Amino acid sequence: MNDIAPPRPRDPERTRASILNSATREFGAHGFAGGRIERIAETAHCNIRLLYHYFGNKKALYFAVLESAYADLRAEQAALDLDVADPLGAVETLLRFTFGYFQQKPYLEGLLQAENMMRGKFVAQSTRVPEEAARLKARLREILKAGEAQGVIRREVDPVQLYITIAALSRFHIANTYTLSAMLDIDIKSADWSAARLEHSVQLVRDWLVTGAANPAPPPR
Amino acid sequence: MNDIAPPRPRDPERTRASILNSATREFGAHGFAGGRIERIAETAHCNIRLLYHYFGNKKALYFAVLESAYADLRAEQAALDLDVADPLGAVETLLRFTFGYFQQKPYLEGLLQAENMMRGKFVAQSTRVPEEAARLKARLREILKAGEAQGVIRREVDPVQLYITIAALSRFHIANTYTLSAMLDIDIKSADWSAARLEHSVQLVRDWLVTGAANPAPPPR
Amino acid sequence: MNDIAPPRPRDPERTRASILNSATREFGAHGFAGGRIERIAETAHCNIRLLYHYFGNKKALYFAVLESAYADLRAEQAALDLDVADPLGAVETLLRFTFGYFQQKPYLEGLLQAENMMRGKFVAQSTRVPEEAARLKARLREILKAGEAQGVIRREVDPVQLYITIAALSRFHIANTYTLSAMLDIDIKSADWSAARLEHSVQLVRDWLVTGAANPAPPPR
Amino acid sequence: MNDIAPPRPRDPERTRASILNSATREFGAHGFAGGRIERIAETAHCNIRLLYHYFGNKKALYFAVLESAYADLRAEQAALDLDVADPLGAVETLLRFTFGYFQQKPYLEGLLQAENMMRGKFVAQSTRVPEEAARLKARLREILKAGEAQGVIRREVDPVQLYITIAALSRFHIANTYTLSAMLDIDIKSADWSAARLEHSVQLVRDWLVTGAANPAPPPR
DNA sequence: TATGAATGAGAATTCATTCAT
DNA sequence: GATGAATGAATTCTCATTCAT
Repeated sequence: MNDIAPPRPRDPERTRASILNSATREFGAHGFAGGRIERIAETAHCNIRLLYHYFGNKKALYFAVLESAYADLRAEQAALDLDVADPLGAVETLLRFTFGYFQQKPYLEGLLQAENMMRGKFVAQSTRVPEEAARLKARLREILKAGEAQGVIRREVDPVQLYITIAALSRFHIANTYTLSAMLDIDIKSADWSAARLEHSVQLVRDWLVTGAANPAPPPR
Repeated sequence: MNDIAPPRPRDPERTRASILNSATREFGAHGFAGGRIERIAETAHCNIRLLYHYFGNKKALYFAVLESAYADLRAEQAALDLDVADPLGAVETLLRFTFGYFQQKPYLEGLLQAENMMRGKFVAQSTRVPEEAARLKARLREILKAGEAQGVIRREVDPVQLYITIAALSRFHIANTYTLSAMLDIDIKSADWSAARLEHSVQLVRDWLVTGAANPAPPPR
Repeated sequence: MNDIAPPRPRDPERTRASILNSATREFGAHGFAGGRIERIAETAHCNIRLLYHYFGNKKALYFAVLESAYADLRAEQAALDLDVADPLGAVETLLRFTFGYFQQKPYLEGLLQAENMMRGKFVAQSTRVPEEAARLKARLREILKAGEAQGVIRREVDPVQLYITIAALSRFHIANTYTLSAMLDIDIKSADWSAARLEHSVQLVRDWLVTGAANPAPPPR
Repeated sequence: MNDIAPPRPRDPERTRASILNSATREFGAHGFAGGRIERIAETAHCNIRLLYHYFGNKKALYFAVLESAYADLRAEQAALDLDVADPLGAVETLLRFTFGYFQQKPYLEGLLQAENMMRGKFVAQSTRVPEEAARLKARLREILKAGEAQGVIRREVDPVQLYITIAALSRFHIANTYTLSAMLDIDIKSADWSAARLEHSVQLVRDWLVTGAANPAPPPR
């Protein structure tokens, strides 16, 4: 569903996009060191040489991939309606979105792992990434404050801890699909298991946020 | 703290252990594809050739590394005193242990990521890994049942979800040290931040377990 | 005489042929295990890497060499005029051709020895080689039958035995050039010796074929 | 039948013999370059180091192997009863012996091929090999002369050609077992095929020797 | 813009051999 | 005499990258 059609000759835009797409999957699946330029070119149905023509070299291509992945995440996140008026709902929305986003694009988790394995070389250079994160952090803070004021969320919740927890609950099982599946004899990739995991995560976060709140909402249903 | 002294000549046991130790760090830090045989030999203060003498080839060495890493984790986990009489305490013990274990051996997280990037080739072959996981799963189930019976833990908690959540809270920030640090402007490696993260995780899990319990214990302190 | 000129740059066909030619000689002279990739590249005046570019790896190159050697032999053999009307002459033609062919391309014998040392890994996979042999066997059978009918060739000659004998007489001294030369104090490589050996072989085969024939031709001369 | 039992510890003679035996088979099967020291030690049930202790290095071991192989052949050949009184019978005896000897020890053919692939390095150094060959050549000459005198063998037969032909008929199919078997769809290793080949060879040589003799013996049976 | 040919640097691996006991 | 540990020198092979058209 996410595929980009093989480029028609002499359509530079499409060629570029196709390479980027292939590279995203390749680096996501095998990391930077394990990623193969040749495989990327093949998957993108283009000549290796062309890849160099557009992106210069392997690392630059990798950077372009990360740039574009972050940009996409950023755009979709910005489009979320995180309503301060409904703080618990807003947090749940963010969790459901994050969970779904990484489920839809499993290579993305691999990409972020690759970036960490490279000790964050790319993020360290980026200015937009921390900017955008700061914006989200601020938004979360507002939401938590509003919840606290309404008495529906406990006091003194650290938005950073909340954010990391949301990410952890959304992404950890994707990063560890194979080891967890083998160890625990479950099928993490199945829709059923995913759905159950999501509900567990939502419940976990809500129960924690609500515990000790001044004026907790009645439990759903 | 975990270092093994450079092998004195003619001490095969120590040589072997030293190679394994170096390899663990190398693969943990750079993954399988990024791991360099030469670097491992250097760090282990031994000849590249010796490494082949003991382990045969790169993949076999990698397998030996995983085997030994799992064995170590298994051994320490088995030594835990998870007391059914204190269900909430037992869960907290497991969480604190897991959190601490991965914090102490940061290369371990890298190793597990590498294994997932290789689509679980090793775990898929192992019989001991799933066996040991099944044992822990069963233990968790007992604990949860006891907690339910005592009225201190909510009903129908899935031990698998609990286990994955514990792992996620213990490990996600380690896997994502660099990206999270850069994005959120925090120092994940610092002892302070770690301690705060651990307390957050403990609270999160406990609040969720307790919510809706028949006869909840009074909050601590 | 069989050399292929060093490839001009950017002439892939010639480059490929040059590599194949060098490899033929190298494997013929040193066998598979003793054959050196580096030497092949040198002789072919090209980069080692290029050799991998065209042929993939050492074994694949070796297979390509055998394939081409057999193809060449096959082509020349097929061009022979083995006339059923003159059965004794036809057999002699085949013998003279085989003898000459292996004399002209001494590396070929080495190649076949290498293949036998590898227990016929290549031939076992080929379909064309046995097909072509079957064709030649059938042709020989016709010739022998015709000779029998004309009364110039003895009865019940097995074409397979005849074929192996022809090969043995044509090739054995080439395979054993060095040991025989040293032992018997002769110069097998000299044109004179070769010529004498050929005449001996022709006589041997003819005398045997004729012995006991119904209506033997008068001896030559 | 030719195996030497694994050496009991501290029986140097047996150890040496066992190594030599293993080496003979190894070099016979894989050539010099393809022969593996490690495999030899394994097969001989001894330590690699020991092999060096006894033989010095790979090439020296190879030379020892050839020396011993030639010595054995020489000894058995010398024991033959080549009776001048029955020239045709003597030639047949030599042929049958040679054929049988190489059939019994198939690795021997491989050894001689290896020696030729090394351009006869060993034979070139040996004095005993050509001496012994000269003796056999002289004997053959006597036999042929006697046959000529009796009128049962044609005139002017070159003993060297005869000797090479005998060797070729005895050994060629062994050197080329795999290629011939695959090409011609026969089982060269089977006892039946071998027997047939031997009879063919005997007939071939006799018919040729007899052709044109002054006073040929009546054909057998 | 596009491409097949060519290459240098480096990585894994093999193999015979020596060291130390 | 016997042995396991250790090593240097190739050798095959991989991979990103540049050349020439």
